Amino acid sequence: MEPVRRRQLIEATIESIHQDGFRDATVAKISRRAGLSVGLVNHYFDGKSELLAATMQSLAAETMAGAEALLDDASTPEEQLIAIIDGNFAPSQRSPEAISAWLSFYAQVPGNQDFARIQRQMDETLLGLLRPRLEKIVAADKVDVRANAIVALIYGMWLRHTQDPEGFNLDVIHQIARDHVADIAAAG
Amino acid sequence: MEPVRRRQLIEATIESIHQDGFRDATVAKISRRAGLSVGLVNHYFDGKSELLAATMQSLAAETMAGAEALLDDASTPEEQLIAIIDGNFAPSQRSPEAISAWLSFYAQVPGNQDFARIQRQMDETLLGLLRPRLEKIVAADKVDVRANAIVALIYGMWLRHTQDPEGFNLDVIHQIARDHVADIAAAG
Amino acid sequence: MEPVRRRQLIEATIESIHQDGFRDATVAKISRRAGLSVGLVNHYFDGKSELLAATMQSLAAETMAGAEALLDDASTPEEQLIAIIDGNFAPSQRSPEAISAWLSFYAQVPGNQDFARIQRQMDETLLGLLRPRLEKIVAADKVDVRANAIVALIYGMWLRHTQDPEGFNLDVIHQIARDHVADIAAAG
Amino acid sequence: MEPVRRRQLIEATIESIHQDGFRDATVAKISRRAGLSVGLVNHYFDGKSELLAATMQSLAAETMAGAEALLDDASTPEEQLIAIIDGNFAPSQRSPEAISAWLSFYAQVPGNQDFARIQRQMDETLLGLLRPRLEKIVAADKVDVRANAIVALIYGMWLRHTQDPEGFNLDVIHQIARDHVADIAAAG
DNA sequence: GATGAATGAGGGTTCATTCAT
DNA sequence: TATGAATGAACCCTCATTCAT
Repeated sequence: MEPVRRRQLIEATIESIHQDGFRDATVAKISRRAGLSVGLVNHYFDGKSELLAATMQSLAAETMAGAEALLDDASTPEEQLIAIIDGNFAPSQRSPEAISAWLSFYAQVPGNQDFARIQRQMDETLLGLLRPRLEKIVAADKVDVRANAIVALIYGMWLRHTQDPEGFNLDVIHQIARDHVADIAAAG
Repeated sequence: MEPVRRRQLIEATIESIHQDGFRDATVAKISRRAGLSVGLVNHYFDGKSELLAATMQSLAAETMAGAEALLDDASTPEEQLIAIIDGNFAPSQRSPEAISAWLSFYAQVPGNQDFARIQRQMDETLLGLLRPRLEKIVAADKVDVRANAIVALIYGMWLRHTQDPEGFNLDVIHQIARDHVADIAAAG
Repeated sequence: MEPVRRRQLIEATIESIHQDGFRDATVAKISRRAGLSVGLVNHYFDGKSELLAATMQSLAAETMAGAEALLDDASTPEEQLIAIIDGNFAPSQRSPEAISAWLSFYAQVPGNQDFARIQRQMDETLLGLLRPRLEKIVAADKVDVRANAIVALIYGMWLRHTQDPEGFNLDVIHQIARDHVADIAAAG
Repeated sequence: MEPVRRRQLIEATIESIHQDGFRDATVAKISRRAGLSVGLVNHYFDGKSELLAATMQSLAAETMAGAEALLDDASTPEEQLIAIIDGNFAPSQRSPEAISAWLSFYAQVPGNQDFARIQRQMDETLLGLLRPRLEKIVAADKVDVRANAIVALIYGMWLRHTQDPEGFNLDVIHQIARDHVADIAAAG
């Protein structure tokens, strides 16, 4: 029962944060949305804090899954880099709700050790995916700064996509990704 | 008296958000930090919400001032673009507190009309600064997507800079900005 | 099965009150300590209140057993009175846990009819043990007040013993008991 | 304003504990009884725990005041000892509510450092009042045990008085006190 | 203009109790 | 007989807001 309930509550948390904002995502709203009672939250998650941390962890895992999912179809380093970027926005893996919730967590990072740790993990995982591909198309001493730039670009596109999902849509994102990778490859 | 008090409270709000986080920036803490009584907040700002909106507005204005400030010393379009990016992180205009606070506001955007409006204004202003310079170095049909990419890159670097001010410092930011602009110019 | 389960739960309740205090002796903790499920508490004891009442009743019975246990070895009225007092603290009958738990119940007496009734029973039983022996060594019109004084002394020593088991130990208690009985006998 | 409010809330706490018991003396009930809002409790007392500690402290101070109050009219050591005992029950100083509340605190002592400290203070103060008088009427090596016995007797009479204010009334208490002191003096 | 004492709705959390299994 | 997942009322506490001074 436990895995099911935990998943239910995490899903409800993501939706609630997207809908009401981080501040107004109360335990009562989350549990009601999950169709469960408030008591269950503390039964399965040792408090709201742990539920939030578990939710962020889950989002991180999903993001990484999304980033890796498109790698199989890509053969050249350039295509792989584009796939990693696109994967961060793949609808199958990353719903707009998820991205929106993620940003809320990001804003709490400075004052929350748990969130900061999870975020660092995700940064590292993403950098770890990017570096091997960059090594094949840019100079060795450029790999790090290029990787960091791509991570920043991804995060920035999350922000823009969250705020304006229509205007800053997946097409725009894909085009920016393609251009950016092409530029990098050209510069070497 | 009014402009002075409003400024005092806005400054205190920025510091408080940076120090305690958005959630824990209470009216009591903010007014104490400003050296004023809690009653004053509601006297000069129709409630906490308006104080927060005014604070975000102020941050937006400062950011734009920072982005424009370095333009004077730059002559070529490339240098101007780099200056605009760097300006978003210029310590004289954008304190770490300000960037940190800004992010907190950004996280509230999806569920807050006031914040969303201010954010859109800032996006437009930033795009308005970038487009004229891009028109001189890239193809006409590429201007928009390039501008949007730069905005995303700036926001993403805010995120990274907030989370890791030491590792992702102003030097890294400047290098990424230079590389990115050089790439764009080369691609045309 | 019933008597076994009830005894298990009563023992666990006493230990839990001693360990965690009356307030924090929750049904969950008690049942876990007893190695049983929470549902059993309500199965065998119509709710927590009844479990507590049964526990207090059990403590009262044990105390009386302790007070009587030492009577066999005592021959003179004085020795018997001392034995009754000592019996209230005899480790074999009255564990420190039991005394500690008893006090917690006593504190609830003013607002709890069930507890008050059990307490009155114990007072009467104790007085009933003391009076026959006092009749042999003090004037008839003094028996009652002397008996009440001894009961008060016993209860007071419980308090002191609970708070400071090291300093106010069984030796001190025995000495006070001996002196007190000797005084009474001397006064006549 | 602060001293007034604190006193109001302490009085209401004593009444509430007497009326509803320690467990059911909620912040809501206490503040309602005091004619104040719940927020005020946390404004003036940094939480319920501190309110309870302050209440116990207040009760301790009153008890000591009561014990000393009757000393002025007593001249001989015997009379002074009786006055000290009686003072613990003087209606002007120690209401039945106060004694009842005190017992509730006593029951919490084993699991509460703050309460334990206050209780130890009171024990010491009481012993400090008793010893000088006992030194004049009993052998030097008997002073300590006699003092401890009287303290236990007082506490025990509190218990009995709380449970049965009618039967175990001030007259009975006074008679027990007189007898006990007379016995001690006679034994020397 | 300025204060801060006072309010009370709403937050997270605990826990006795129920009930389907 | 026995379980423990599930419930929700009630707890303590926080904090934006009001208002008499």
